[in-house]
Amino acid sequence: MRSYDQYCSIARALDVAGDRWTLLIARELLLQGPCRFTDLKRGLPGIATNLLSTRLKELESSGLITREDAPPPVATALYQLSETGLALEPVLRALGLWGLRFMADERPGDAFQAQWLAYAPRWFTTDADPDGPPAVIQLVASGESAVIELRGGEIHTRLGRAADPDLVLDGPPRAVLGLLNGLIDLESAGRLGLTVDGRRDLLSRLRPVAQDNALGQDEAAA
Amino acid sequence: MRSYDQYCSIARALDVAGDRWTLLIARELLLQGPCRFTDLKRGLPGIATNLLSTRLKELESSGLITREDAPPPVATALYQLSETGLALEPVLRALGLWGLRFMADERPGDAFQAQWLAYAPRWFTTDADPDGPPAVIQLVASGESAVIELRGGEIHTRLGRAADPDLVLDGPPRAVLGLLNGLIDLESAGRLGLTVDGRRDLLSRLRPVAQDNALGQDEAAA
DNA sequence: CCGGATCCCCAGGGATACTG
DNA sequence: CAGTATCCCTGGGGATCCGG
Repeated sequence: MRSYDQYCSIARALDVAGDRWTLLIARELLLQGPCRFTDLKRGLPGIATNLLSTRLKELESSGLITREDAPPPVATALYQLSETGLALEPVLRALGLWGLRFMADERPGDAFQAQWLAYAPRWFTTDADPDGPPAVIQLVASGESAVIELRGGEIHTRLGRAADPDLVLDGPPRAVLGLLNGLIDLESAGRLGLTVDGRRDLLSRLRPVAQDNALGQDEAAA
Repeated sequence: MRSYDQYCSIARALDVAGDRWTLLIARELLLQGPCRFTDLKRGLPGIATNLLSTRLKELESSGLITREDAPPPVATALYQLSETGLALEPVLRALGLWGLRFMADERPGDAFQAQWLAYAPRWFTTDADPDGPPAVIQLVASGESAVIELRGGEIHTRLGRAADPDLVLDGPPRAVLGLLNGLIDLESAGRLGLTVDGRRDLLSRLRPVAQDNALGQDEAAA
């Protein structure tokens, strides 16, 4: 990306990470850990291979990722975030929190993946009853599945299926994530095709983080 | 910007705000408040007028800013952030914090403005002695000046000059901001041309916020 | 099949001139 | 002052091709 040529840390951040696809590559590496080229390609539906290749080189040369040749059994290059790249997590979280407000509109063609199902509750909800008993919630959306584990006041998520979940939410992504993120209520989610199976009371434990000014304490003085 | 077509809040955020210049327009409106076209142009050195015009229309139509015809005395349109636009503040803060690490390299051609001098200490430093007496620090860099006011554990900044500052920092932007942000120490800042006048002890009250990941070693690879 | 490289085409961005 | 209009060029999208 052409530099903005401004001595401002926001502008310099965008000089490095403002290119198209760059932050999404960081998202995938952050959510998935070290990835092969093909893993990244799969996690970034719509990216052209040449562009992914270009970006990876740029990211490596600007120090956000490292490329290493994996040990013999794999025999393929692995890309992973450097310290600098990992430090983008707060940026991705802030961006993702802000972007929640746009998750309500339907866009039929959108791709969807399990890791995007998993990060949302981990980053954008808290356990309203941190001293409550451990619980397991199974999420299923568009064939992708993830598991939320409530334990010790912390929210963990992982991909895949749980053996014996306390609660199962199944439906289109908009219904599942819309409900979890507080964009829609249970009734609306039902109308969008959500099925809820098990201990519904657990839903009240997942509290969406305040969206107004979750990170910033702005006076709203304007 | 062409949509990423991914049902992920980060991708949707970038669909709306990921275009070139968009976040910098938000930065200016956030730092300066309501702006006329020319104010924005001045705050965004390097932007082409057609592009600014295009972006403003896009931002208005996506609900991030509002355009209103100012009252008679001014007789010109004012652009300002909507609630949605204001909510970008945490994103800009996170981005700016991350971008600090790139402020050390010199780039002689970079533009510089007073409002970028002001936001850095406000966002990225804390008062290490919150119960200490009020103090006023004058910053001057590249002809741009801003004032830091320490009071009640809070850090306020404003543009311009203070009548009787307790401390004056003057030098190239890289020296002033590098010192404040903890990128360089006082001695290095002096070598870069910083002059310090007044109560140097106040410097220890300005504590750069923790850069959670990787403030440590620059790889210095480049 | 994986990990890209090459090619072509078009949309988006940059610079500047011009107008209400 | 507040934009439009124009021209040019780069960068991104899409498909295909190639070496391992």
